[in-house]
Amino acid sequence: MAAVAKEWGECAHDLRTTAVARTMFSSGMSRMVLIGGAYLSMSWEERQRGRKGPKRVGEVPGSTHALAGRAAGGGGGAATTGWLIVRAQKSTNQLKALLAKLLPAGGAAQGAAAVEAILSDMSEALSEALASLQAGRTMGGCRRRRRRACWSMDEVLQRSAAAAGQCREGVVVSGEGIRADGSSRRIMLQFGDRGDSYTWRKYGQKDILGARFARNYYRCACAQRSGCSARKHVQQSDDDPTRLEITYIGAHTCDDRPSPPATSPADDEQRSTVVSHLPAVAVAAAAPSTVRKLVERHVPASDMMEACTPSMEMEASWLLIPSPACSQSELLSEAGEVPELRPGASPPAPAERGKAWDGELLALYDSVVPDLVWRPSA
DNA sequence: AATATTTGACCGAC
DNA sequence: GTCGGTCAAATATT
Repeated sequence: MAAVAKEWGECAHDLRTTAVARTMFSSGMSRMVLIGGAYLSMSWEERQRGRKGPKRVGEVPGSTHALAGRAAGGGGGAATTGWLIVRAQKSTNQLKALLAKLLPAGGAAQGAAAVEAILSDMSEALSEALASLQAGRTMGGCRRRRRRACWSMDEVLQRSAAAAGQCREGVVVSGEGIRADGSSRRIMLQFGDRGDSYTWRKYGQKDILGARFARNYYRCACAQRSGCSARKHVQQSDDDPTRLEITYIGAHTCDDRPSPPATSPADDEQRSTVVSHLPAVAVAAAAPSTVRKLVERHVPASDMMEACTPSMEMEASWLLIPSPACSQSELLSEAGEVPELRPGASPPAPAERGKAWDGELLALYDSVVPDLVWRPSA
């Protein structure tokens, strides 16, 4: 641990270095460490250019160690994939260094060269995989200066969920709506559609007992004007912060969007809960403006302004927006508004919904949404 | 200045 | 008394 700080020399610059120094991210050219409760990031390139200390890109709020948890194997989706790639890169480099020491310099030169070639290939492939993954996350950077210097990982995650409440561009969200009489209905929104074009306004936030993240409360923006009673609750999943649970309550009675038409008052108080988990690359394609706004809002722009190299830009996006799950969906109450996944097919039995439903989606949207889970409302 | 968000207070259900 | 949901004043953002 201390070696990490030592290796980086100036990493302790301007910070109270403690025994707690943990490598959070390392990709050859750049590295992130956790020292004294602060997430520090710096690239070799920057160091070459004479930068003295690392950039402080986040901090640990109180006892929260969100990223540490993720690094230890928690989390899921694209963020975890990225971390696993980084880990594999690191292991490859370590193996490389180890073999360089173990293999005799002269005698087995040919074998050493072969091993070296294989390892280099592995390393290169991992770098490309990571770059490809990160490219989908690079949605902003180099933006104007922000007022706040640091955001904790939990804050970023929480605000991602909050921002999702306002996300308008469509993504694939699917599930089954639950009617007041207990019957259910399958709903689906297409990736690339505009989803619901309603505008939502946040009216509250509440810490929920036993939940790591607060629940955000939204109502239709035209509620005051038209009396529309539609609401939705957005909450990040404890198990996977990149996953959002969105509960829709009531139906729109406003005509703020052209279609589908407003539902009947009898549909009020319907509830449906969908759980979405979207890879950053899909979200980037689906909601570039929203995500960019999110990045602008949360990435410490003082850092972004002074470190605009591609590597740092990607790293900042990667580190601060682990997977900006951003989704929008609604319970559509009119039959025929959306196509059935399989016309005529009956919905899976409750016990089978989890597996069967996922399978269906994966079959249809494998290249777009790798993970989508339905969960009935409480 | 207008609009949106935040957050402590309040309320009803349990 | 506790908890989730909502209100509304304060604050932040555009």
